[in-house]
Amino acid sequence: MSGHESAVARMRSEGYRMTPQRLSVLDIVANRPGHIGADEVWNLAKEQHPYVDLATIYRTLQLLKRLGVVTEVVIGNKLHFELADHQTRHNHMVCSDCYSVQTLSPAYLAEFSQRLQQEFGFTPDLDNITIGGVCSICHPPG
Amino acid sequence: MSGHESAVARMRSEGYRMTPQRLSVLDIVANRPGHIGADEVWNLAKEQHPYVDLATIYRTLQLLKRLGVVTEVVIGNKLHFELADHQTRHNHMVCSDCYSVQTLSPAYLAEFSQRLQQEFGFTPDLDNITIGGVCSICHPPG
DNA sequence: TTGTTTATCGCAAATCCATGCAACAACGGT
DNA sequence: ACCGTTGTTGCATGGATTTGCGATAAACAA
Repeated sequence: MSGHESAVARMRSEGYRMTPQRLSVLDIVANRPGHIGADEVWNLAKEQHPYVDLATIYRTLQLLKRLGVVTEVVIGNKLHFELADHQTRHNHMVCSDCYSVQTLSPAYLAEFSQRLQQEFGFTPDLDNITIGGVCSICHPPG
Repeated sequence: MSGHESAVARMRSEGYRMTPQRLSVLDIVANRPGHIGADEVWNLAKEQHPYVDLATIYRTLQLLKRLGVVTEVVIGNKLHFELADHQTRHNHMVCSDCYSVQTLSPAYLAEFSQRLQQEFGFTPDLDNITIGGVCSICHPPG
């Protein structure tokens, strides 16, 4: 239902142990429409497992990121995460003034990514790239 | 000599006070061939001004970054800085496995940047973008 | 079900960076 | 050279994230 059963199966088959803490974090991120901060994940996780530690939340989120299950969005000085759904894959543009977030089709980065791969053998981590800058409201053309 | 006199003059004319601490940080970054970490800047700055605080180093580096005098490079979980020389402007590709750093001509990002500006009115901070990913050695094509 | 292995957890401490505030000092005016 | 304004600093503290380590509990075989 939540669309992350395959991720669980894959993790299990790769030798990772599916602990209640990990399942909880995955559920929380998967059921959140947009992105969610680590602290917020922690607060929600504690409702199910009162003793989970913040370090576990961070470690789990980093693991899920490495596995491509979630993507990371850098907002100000904090990290947010969201389910990496191939159907709705997108990047983020974050304004350094007002911290507003706009989504961006990965098509905009596709060619760039291919050139790095072909010319340098460098495989950029497209999914987790956050584009910083100034939005149109904070930086009018005038 | 060090190629940053114009930055000092500009900062002064914009109302910023050129304190010995700021001049020291600027000198250190300007005289370092590559990029340098904040802690390393601190150690070198203390040789000239034993009482400088790390917070001052961080604040100064952020100021210089905002002014476009230095650019930021994200290496692992640490920030590095280098003089923003228009002649040798470049971006960085950092391997998340071995933390090696390759430089990249900004030409690779120019078109991408223009599209974000034109289609979304979003002005990306090109200069300070670090491209994360896996280098050719850590991720062979085979 | 029980035991064994070892990945993972909780806890504490550490790291890196940011921020609030009173004392201080750079810079322009006199 | 002195003064006053106000941007900056040092210090202490706080926030976000990471890491070391002994205890715990998934996973799997018997």
